[in-house]
Amino acid sequence: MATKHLVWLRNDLRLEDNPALYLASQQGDIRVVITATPEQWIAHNESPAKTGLRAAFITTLGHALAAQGIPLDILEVDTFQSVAPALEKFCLAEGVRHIWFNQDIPPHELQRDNSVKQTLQSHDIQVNKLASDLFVPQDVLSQQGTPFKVFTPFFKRWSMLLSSQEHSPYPAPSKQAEALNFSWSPPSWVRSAAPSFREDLWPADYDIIRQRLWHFCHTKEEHYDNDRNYPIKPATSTLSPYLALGALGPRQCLEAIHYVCEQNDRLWQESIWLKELAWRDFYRQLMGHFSFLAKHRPFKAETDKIQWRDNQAEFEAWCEGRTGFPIVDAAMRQLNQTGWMHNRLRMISASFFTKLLFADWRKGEAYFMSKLIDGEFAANNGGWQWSASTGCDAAPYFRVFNPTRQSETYDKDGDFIRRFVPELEPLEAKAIHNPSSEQRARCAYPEPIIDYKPARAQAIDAFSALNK
DNA sequence: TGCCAGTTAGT
DNA sequence: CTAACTGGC
Repeated sequence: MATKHLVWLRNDLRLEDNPALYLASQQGDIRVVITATPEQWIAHNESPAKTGLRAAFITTLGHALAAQGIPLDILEVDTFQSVAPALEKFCLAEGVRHIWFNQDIPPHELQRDNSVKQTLQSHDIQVNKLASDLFVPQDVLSQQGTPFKVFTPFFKRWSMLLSSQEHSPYPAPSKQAEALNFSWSPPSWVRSAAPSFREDLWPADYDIIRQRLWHFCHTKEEHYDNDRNYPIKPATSTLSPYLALGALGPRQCLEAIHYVCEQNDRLWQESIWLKELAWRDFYRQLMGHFSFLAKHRPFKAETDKIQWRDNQAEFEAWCEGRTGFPIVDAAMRQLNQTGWMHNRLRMISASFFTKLLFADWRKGEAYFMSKLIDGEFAANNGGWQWSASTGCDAAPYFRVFNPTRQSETYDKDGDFIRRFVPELEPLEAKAIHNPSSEQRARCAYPEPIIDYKPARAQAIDAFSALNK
């Protein structure tokens, strides 16, 4: 007999804390489908590292589902446009009567889902769209019923709502039949992404994710407020790639925060790591309310009048980590080599790009996206617009990071620089943040590509001219 | 989730 | 001379 309930997974490649998967499994036997859209991912500038991790999780997920007796099918298509017809064909061939999936926010994803909904409903297939995030954008609104544009009031409301609701993770679906075999021979998009994906750093393994989450919450979460700013310290959760693909769910994170805060007699609402989850939601709700953000437009329209300098040679030096500013180069090399960059460094690198190179933030945003294993459109766009002072609740335009000062403050001993800019290894801490010309020559390290002081002044002038 | 120049007070 | 503090960008 055909399985009538189909669960369609997208950016929620997990068994636990998955409303669509769990609720469907309560209705009867299920099967699961994933639609692979490699051309769409390329069009969205998804990094090969993220695509590689995605592929690895498809395999992991397939085995985990098979162990529960749940079959997984992977429909290979090209773009989002081909998804509705592919699912239509599949559902009709397999006698599917109900489809279940979790809501996505960005406009293209929404379009895809609406088209699937329409197509399947025309065959009387019941469409169940669930919310798998903590909130949908319409949940967290100001007293006036309008979206928050400033983080702090958003956070107050967000955590207040969290306090008044139950947020336990949904359990994984229970075993529905004898274990199945799962095998999937990697198509070409998987093979081409594989070389850029550091599986040693980002294993596609649900047990390791759980260990990372609980180890982080038990040993580091309490010190996160102080330690997270120092890129040399292993102080951050390193869970972002898993959150981006939905291999880890937000309720699983909340559960761990609740538990350790209770153990330590701390209020979970005061967890600083919790705030990071809120930042992620903040940017996602902005994207949901202001879809023009997905069209390369700044939140503050007037900032589109700025004439960015956009020097190609400077752009390439930044991408390749040879700007002559050691902390910036270390940051960019970390990104290029590992697919990930520490958040303090993302701010330093983006501030350098937008304010000192005075390059169009959209080019930097795109480059980050093309390399980040944890790249998410909303958070990446939000972060870049924050740095460029074009976003809502962005850094004020006169806030320009001095890369050398930041380096001295957050990489005092220069150990992070030495790790990723090995040619500077011989230099003492005192010299490494801004080596002399002789030292640069001796280490075969480039001179700074820009002069900090005038570059800073020019950026501030260009922004202040907007207000006149 | 700044930086800097100018000022003052303490050595 | 340095640390601490301030206002303005």
